[in-house]
Amino acid sequence: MGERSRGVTIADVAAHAGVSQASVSRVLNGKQTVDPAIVRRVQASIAALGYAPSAAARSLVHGRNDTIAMVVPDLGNPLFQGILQGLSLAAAADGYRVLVADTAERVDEEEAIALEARHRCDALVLCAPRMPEAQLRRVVDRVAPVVVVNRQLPGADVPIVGVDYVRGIRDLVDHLHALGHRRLAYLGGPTASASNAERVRGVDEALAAHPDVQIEVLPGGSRLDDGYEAADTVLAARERGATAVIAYNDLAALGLMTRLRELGVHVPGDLSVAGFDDVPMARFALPRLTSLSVPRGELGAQVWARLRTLIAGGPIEHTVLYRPRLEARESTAPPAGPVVERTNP
Amino acid sequence: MGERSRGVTIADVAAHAGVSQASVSRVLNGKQTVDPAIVRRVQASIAALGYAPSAAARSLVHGRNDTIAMVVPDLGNPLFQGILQGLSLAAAADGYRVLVADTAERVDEEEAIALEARHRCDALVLCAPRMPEAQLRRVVDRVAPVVVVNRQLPGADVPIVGVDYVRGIRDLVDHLHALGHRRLAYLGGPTASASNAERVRGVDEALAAHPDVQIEVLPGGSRLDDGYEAADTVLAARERGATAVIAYNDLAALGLMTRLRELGVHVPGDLSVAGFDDVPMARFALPRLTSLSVPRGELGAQVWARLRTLIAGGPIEHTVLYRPRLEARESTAPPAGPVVERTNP
DNA sequence: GCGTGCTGAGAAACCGCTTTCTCGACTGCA
DNA sequence: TGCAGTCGAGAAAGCGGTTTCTCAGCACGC
Repeated sequence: MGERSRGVTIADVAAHAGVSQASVSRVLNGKQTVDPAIVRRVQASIAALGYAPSAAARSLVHGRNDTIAMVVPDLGNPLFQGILQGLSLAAAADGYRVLVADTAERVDEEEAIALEARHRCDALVLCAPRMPEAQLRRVVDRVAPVVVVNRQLPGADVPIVGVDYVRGIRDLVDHLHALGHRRLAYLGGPTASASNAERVRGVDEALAAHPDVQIEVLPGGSRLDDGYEAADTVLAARERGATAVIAYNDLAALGLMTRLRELGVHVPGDLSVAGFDDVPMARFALPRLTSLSVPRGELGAQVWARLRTLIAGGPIEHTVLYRPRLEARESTAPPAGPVVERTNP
Repeated sequence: MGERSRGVTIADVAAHAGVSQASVSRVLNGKQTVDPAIVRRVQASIAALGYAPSAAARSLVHGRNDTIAMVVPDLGNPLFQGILQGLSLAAAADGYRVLVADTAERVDEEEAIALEARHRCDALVLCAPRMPEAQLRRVVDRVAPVVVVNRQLPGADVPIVGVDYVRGIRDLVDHLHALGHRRLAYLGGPTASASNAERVRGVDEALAAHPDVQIEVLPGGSRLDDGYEAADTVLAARERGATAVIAYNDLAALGLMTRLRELGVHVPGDLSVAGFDDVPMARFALPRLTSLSVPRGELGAQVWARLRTLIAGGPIEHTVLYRPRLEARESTAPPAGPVVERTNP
């Protein structure tokens, strides 16, 4: 690996300074008292020789390499990008670096990639929204210490950090309900995705909480194009009475809004639209997109906090779910036409 | 580090199989002929014991760890995200993993971070748009093998992969000129950024190529907010006669367009706007944003190709600059008012 | 029948560092 | 002055593999 002056070893330094390797090591790690004169000589030799200790040798003897791996299905996803950034910054503060392992959505290789990545690192962060639960449980057992992102694994011995999608959707439905909407559409994400399933659960719970509300679930997707192309589907739902749409995420919502505008459908006049994630662009869309804000960087930092505890031999900390914060903006408004209810008639 | 069954070593396998460590190693690496019976016994023992060789020990003896590091100023930047993804996928195909080191724009720590990252890995990818050239040259010397992204270092012994910003800007100016624009504004990016400097050079060259064109350089930025907040500045330039704006990147352009629409300034009717990078959102903005497409993933793959050659002891390959592809969309159109020139009157 | 040349497996050295072990020297107290 | 107790530095034993070196065993040839 990487010493710029490959070949300069601790033995060279020891020889140059006229002391033993052990003393050089002691000076380097400063965990034992060493004669100040020796310290000076060693430091001088280190500087003179341009010595830098081998990370590999250190890893071997310590049994760790101060590196963790993050397994993601798609680095192009803003959520994972944000988590990675937060994780990377938080871990760096403790001297840890992050290795990325992009599985490129190949669910069948996810396990092997996770195992391999874990094998190079001290711990793992697993983002595997599509992996079957049974498999995930098995993998989690084998790669500990590990933190799982955005999955539910009741009873499993693993810390989980995630977003409370259920709650987010419920809050959003509450918001739309308060605005007067009674017929909604949920434009779903990838069907195999656990976080989409959570959102659907949110839809179900919202339905239970609002007997006067109907929510139609539509096939959608997670990218801009998916939203764009789902416009027809959405408009069909509108024909059936829907006055507001909740998209799987902001990307889909933004794509949808673009197409709607092209088609002359006014948002929120003709249809309210809301997203999820609160990507930076949401604030800059026209109309500004109502969304659920997710603290991506904070999520990453929280993942690191959990992992650090685990690495240090600490307990498996409790699952933490971030409740998305509703950012009500211009893309959602009371439905046009006769308002169903009014507090003060 | 990470064997799931920590403690199982090659010695255990050897003992279990009743052979020497050397034989186990041979079976593992398959680079020498071994008695088939021994091979079977060893493989059985490996399976039985759940043995996995220690990556650290391998690293120590081989002097490499099949990991490269990518140093970036800000993981939030779409360009670096794209490069990272492309790099990560390409490197993975050769069994290499990528470590990320986000310097969080702290230019003064960039060097130390690069050195430290290099020290853990076999090679480095350096994205340091703000680092002073002299320092960059020094760093590059010390961390080889390394590939530099988006910088010019004439005479330096280092492969460079980047975007031809000069050419991109020239092409864009050509496009605007052909549309009839004669007074333009360039809404700049971070002043210390090398890629901004390149764009400015593009502006200069374009001026030289089009004596009838004037381009005003405005202070801007690289994020959505920067563009949004620069609207007044841009409109002032418009008062002075500018009919088109080139933003540092798409984010700034999108932010600007949002604000312009709020202010009732029509794009491209009142003002043409163009960006750089062709982020996915560009196609979904209204109007669709004219931009210069940069193959981010391809850039990452190309970086890996260069690095792989270097790691294998190959030559320092030539600098490769990707010429951005002009994606002329709706946000740029002929200027309103009397057209200055016309081919056929 | 015995020397020569291979083949293949085990013994041991080595990668570069940390850490224990050992021992000499020095301090303090009787 | 002598002996137990400390302290600090060097020697050496790992950490877990790979690779060289060595040598036993065997086929072949004269």
